[in-house]
Amino acid sequence: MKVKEENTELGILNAAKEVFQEKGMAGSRMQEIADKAGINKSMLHYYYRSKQLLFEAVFKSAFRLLAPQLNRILNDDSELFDKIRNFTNNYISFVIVHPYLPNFVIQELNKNPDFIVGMRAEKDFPTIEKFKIQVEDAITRGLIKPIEAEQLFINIISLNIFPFIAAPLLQGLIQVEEKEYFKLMEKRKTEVADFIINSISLK
Amino acid sequence: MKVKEENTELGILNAAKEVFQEKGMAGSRMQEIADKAGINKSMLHYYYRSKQLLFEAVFKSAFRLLAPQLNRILNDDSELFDKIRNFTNNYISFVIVHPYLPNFVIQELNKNPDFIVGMRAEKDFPTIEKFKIQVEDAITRGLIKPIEAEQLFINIISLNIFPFIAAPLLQGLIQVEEKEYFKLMEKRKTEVADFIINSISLK
DNA sequence: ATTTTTGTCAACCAAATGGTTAGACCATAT
DNA sequence: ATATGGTCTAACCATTTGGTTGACAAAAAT
Repeated sequence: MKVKEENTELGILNAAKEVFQEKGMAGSRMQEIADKAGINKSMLHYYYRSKQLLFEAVFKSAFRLLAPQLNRILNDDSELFDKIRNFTNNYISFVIVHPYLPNFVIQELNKNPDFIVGMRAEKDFPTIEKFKIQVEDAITRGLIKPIEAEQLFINIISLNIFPFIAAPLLQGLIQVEEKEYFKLMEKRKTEVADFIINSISLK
Repeated sequence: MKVKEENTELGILNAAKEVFQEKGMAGSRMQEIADKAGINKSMLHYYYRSKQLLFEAVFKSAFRLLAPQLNRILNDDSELFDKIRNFTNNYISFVIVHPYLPNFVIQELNKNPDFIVGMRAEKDFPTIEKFKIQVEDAITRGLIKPIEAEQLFINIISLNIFPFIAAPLLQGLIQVEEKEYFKLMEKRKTEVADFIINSISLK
């Protein structure tokens, strides 16, 4: 249970974010969201009609937060290597502030793949075109080895996002405590970029 | 709804696997599992007492299937580069047979990190020790650049597992249909290994 | 042959859950 | 003052859901 915010509608959305992102659509209870927002359960329906609509509001809001992160690689103007270093270095800060967000988006997209169709209409929806040109250009200029932009993108994203999504599994396998694992993640800020650049660099 | 198997207990477990792995603990219904197993709902409780216990049986069974995959990198005797190529090449076949399994294990471990403690007791639980020695040895022998075994392991796992877990998101971002995405995954069978080896190889 | 055990089901139950309703409160406009 | 419209709550409702019970038949044990 939390304190009521002055703006009820926003208070509900924030409470719903917390609950939905941590427990997913199926695992979340309207009552818990109401408690966390410090209001009566009826208010949820008053402002958002149904659990489904409240959930969609949270999902969209989450995706709008994640999209700029993806655009750092896909649509930033900086040079390829800088971009990789920059993204890798900054993504961890983002995850610390929103620990459940990337996983939330991925999970709910798995349970409802059509959501992405609705998202495509949004402005600033990340697309790969610009990145593709940049990669092809870097190959032509003899900067990097030939590689499909799609594969490079998947690699960058995988190396950055997965260690946070699978943290409990990886902690178990590597046999380190949370604190120690966090140190590994800190090191990755630079190591992952080096790993990628080492792999594709031609020099 | 499905046909009843001759062994009821196993039939229930198989039905439960399908439902739990696709919808998670919170999203699954006992009735749906019973229907899929072609039996009365009471049978679920007769054989497994409660939803929680049935779920744990499914989880353990899933983990026991995933563990040998992880041991392919961590505890196989082959040479490092072969091992990376081999794992990367074979993991996709595993995912095709068990599409929901890796994500299921990771998700439920996120919701209940203590599960991994219970798993550690199992024999053949994958640990990193042997792999660590192998990596350190390869570094000493001047085969690969210095890298922490933990980081290399995380990288290998990330590059292989994440593209399947985040398939709907990545399909949306890359703007390809399922079929085309599957082709990308096919190519990764060799490309990911090359990507990794390129990065760490000293020659 | 008869008792006991095991497997199975239809019917049932209590709690949880998403959603609704009727009315109270309160500020602002008339 | 009084009406109006937005905000909010307590109580309620119907359905879903995990779990239980009692009867009953097939199979094993005696």
